[in-house]
Parts: sequence; C-alpha cells; structure tokens
Amino acid sequence: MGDTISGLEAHLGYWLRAVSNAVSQSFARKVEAEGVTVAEWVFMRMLFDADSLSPTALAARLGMTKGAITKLADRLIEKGLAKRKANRDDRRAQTLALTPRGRALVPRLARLADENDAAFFGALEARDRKELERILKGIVERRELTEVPTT
Amino acid sequence: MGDTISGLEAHLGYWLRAVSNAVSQSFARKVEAEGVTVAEWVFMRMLFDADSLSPTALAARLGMTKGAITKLADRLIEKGLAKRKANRDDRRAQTLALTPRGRALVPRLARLADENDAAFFGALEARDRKELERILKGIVERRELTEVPTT
DNA sequence: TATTGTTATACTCTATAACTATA
DNA sequence: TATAGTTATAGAGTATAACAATA
Repeated sequence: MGDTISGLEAHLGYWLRAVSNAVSQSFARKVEAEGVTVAEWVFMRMLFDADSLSPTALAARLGMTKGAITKLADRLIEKGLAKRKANRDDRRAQTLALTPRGRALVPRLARLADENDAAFFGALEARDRKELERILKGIVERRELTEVPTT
Repeated sequence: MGDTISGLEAHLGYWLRAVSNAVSQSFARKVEAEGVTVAEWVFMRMLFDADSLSPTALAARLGMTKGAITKLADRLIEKGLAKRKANRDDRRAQTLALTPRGRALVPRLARLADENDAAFFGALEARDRKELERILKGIVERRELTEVPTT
C-alpha cells in the first residue's frame, strides 16, 4: 500500500461487482423471457412465502423505500401477477399479494434461478462453494446489510 | 433439490448481489463527496494508466457500449476532469484523456476505494480474503466475463 | 401530530438503433 | 461499404420529498 495508487483490480469490491453483475445480467435475461425483472422476482418470491404483506413490511425486508415498492407493485399489478387488498381495521393500510397467475409463475422463476446459479457456480468445487457462501454470509451478518433506508 | 421451490437465500447469486450492492453503494457515497460516480471512477482509473484511449478501446476494456462511453465522457468533460482530442491520421477518431485536475483526483479516489474495501473486507481473516479473491477471479476467468457487447 | 401509502421528480446505468462524418 | 463516434430513446433501479387520507 503506502503511497501507491491502487488499481481497480486491487480491490475485492471490484471482483465482487464483476461477478455479481454478470450473474445478475444473465439471470435478468432468463426471467425476461417470462416477462419479469430480477427485482420483480425477488418481490414475488417474498410474497410467495408470506402470502400477503404491507408495502411497509415488504420495503423493510427488501431494503427498499416505500416509493420503490409502489412502483414495483404497480408494474406487477398491471401484468396481472399481483394485487392490492384493502384493510378493514386500518383504512390507510394496504396489503399486497400474488394473483393465482403470479403464484403459478414463481416455481418457473425459481427453476431459472437454480439454473443460473448452477451455470456460474456449478463448476466450482463443493468446498469452494461452501467457502464462498460462508464468507459472504459472514459479511452480511457482520455489517447488518439490511440497514438500508425504508423511509 | 427435486421439486422444491428454491428460496432467495438458496442461491449464491443472491448473497453475491447483497454484498456487492452494499459495497458499491457505500463506495458511491464516498466518491459522491468528490463529485463523481463509481462508473466515472472506473473510467478515470483506466485513463490514468493508459494516458489516452479511444472510446472504442475504452468500451472494450470496460465492457460497455460506445454510446455509454460517450455519455460518461460528456459528463466528465463537463466537470473538467477529462478532455477529447482529435486525431491527425484519422479524422473520425477521437482520443480521451484526463485533464490535470482529473489526474490529480485519481489518487484521492483510489484512497477512498482502499478505505471502502477495508471497511467491508478488512475484518475478514487474511486467509478468507485470499479465498474470496481466488474464487471470484476463477469465475471471471472461466466465464470470460468481458464478453459484453461493445457495439 | 404521526403514520400509511402514493405521486412526482430526478439521476444513474444500460442497451438499442438511427445517424454523421469520415475512410 | 465499413468504421468511429455521437445522438436519441427508453426501461430499470434508486432515492428524496411532497402529498392525501387516516389514525
């Protein structure tokens, strides 16, 4: 280090971004064939398990702002994959859920995610895959990466 | 696997994106204080070593389209950090280079990149850092990740 | 007054395609 | 005809702030 000027390749962040962007772009093309984006897949997969969530709850879990959730939801609703429901107790509140068509699509998208992961990491030795997972999860835990603004 | 529906966290790509986004966003805020974006830093760091490059060459090295290079260059020129030079032999050709102010900024940005990397990976054991680097570089090599369109 | 969610705005990034000016 | 570079357009992601309705 000292007073040298670091090159791009000197940083782990550079390599991380290189691989991450490639993986995400590849996945984006796969799900595009099913008519959704990566962000929409994440949104849908979350709702698939939770059954229904408020925009605020979804924003917190995804580390996004409420405004971003509204935008995503609008798009998915227009595609007929999600719907909004009113709330009896609190008339300000909304609930987001998948439509039957949305639910039916999730398994197909999950398979594409599996394929994409296999394409990039399948060639790694099992030990390296475990190492990579352990190290990445460790960083997420340590930094509490969900500390993104949701206001 | 079988016929289960993979969750988000089942994929290495998910963890990779989580960490990569956090690292990049953190870095973006740091360089924003110096008036540039991450893409502009990469652009500038490349020109710092090469001294001058054609848009086409830069596009190939950065895995971007020529149009994207033009846009980045426009912004950096407006900020007084880069400049275009004509070419005697071929009057279609252009050459991009940093201005003195641009060159002077690079070491500051490099230090921010060092800091950012340290903030995210400094807490790792040295062995894990090496492992991470080895695995990521391996994936880049294997997949030839620079196969992005430059047309 | 505080909270829920939407709307408006803006900027970056990325990609495609049409265009110009040379060669 | 092919190439170098620019321009135009558009969609996606992200963030901020103002706003309306309700609590």
